[in-house]
Amino acid sequence: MPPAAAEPLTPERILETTEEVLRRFGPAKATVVDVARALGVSHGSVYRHFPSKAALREAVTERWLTKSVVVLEEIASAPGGTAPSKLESWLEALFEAKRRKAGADPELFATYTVLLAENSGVVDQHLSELIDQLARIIADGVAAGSLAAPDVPAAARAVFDATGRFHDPQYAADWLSPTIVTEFEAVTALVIRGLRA
Amino acid sequence: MPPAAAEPLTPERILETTEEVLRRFGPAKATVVDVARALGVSHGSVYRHFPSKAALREAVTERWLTKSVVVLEEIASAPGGTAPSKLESWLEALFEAKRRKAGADPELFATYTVLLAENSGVVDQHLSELIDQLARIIADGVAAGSLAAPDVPAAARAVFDATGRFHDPQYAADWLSPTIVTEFEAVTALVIRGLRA
DNA sequence: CGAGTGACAGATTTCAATATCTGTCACTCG
DNA sequence: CGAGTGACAGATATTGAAATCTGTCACTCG
Repeated sequence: MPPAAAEPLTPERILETTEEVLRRFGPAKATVVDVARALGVSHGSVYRHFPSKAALREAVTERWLTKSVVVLEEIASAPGGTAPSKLESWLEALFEAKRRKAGADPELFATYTVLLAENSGVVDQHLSELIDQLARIIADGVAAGSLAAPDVPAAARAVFDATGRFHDPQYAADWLSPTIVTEFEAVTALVIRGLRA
Repeated sequence: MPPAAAEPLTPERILETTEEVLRRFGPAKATVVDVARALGVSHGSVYRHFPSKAALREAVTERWLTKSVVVLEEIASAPGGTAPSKLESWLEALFEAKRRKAGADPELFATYTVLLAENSGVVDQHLSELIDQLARIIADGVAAGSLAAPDVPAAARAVFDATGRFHDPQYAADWLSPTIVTEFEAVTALVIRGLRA
């Protein structure tokens, strides 16, 4: 830890340090006292900004998920391209982002997997956003006549569910398999074919 | 335990008793000593028939999985019906069987979930069998002209992967949701539509 | 003989004591 | 005032000694 003394104690700074502590000690051993120590303050001060350890961990989780939505949002809202190819790009971007994170730093990924499991509320909201992006792509396709879906939100949900093996962190271990990309492509192709007009 | 004394000690009897002990004590507390006690023999005798505790638990797992394949096998091999409707029945039978088991006795289901996790080899073989049944249904459909699939085994695998949320025990908690059946139908419809000629 | 035994060594689990952590609050001090 | 403190009670986690379990094997006995 560099200086870190003169700065004012903001929620933002606490969140950054909490991430750092989680990264270093893992989800089981990271304590509020550790965070306070890393910040050079007493743990009572941390409780001025966050009502509980659970709330602090939830905020870290939310922050992390928010970052990961941005890239996908860009694909979903991009102007050109047909709906089927957009769908494919979006699903591939989701899969590749997860796979890269899981492969690059498995321990950190495991840490976040634990955080996700203990904050299902935040996760549910995040999943809604993702499914919403899918729904927008599908709705565009229906409007342009390239896709057919009697119930767009249900179709979006179905696409998301059907590709779960390639984005649900519970399957992270499978993402190391050499055949996983082939399997991803097969499922994606099947699903997109099922949506075509 | 009724008499249980005069009978000869067979692998079959050991497996039955192991199931019983697992049901009563759960996967964490069930010991080989417990099994031997329930059988009225010394634990050394159990080791005459199974080389290790792991092998014993694996055999129980295999036995359980074998039972669950039979029903589906019947659907897959039934003579009449079109491939798409057979596919739908098969997927529904798989889902409903799992859902019923998970709902009827959650603790026992959790016990088997633990056993499955520690015997991935046996599970992989079981999954291959299931995917094989799917492949046979799809191959029939392709032959009859009702389905289209350039690579039948890959398609079978894709169907299985896409419906994971409705058969993978990791999702058992979701099966209690009131919307799960609707979601299952949406994914099934999407997948079958994707396979239609 | 050969199915079954039970004592044994080393590995694993349990349990209770001890230490650490969470969350609160009356307090300090700029 | 009001951001930050640190001592405190109750909850949770850690630790190490004792108990139990796994797997082996020389032995018994029908």
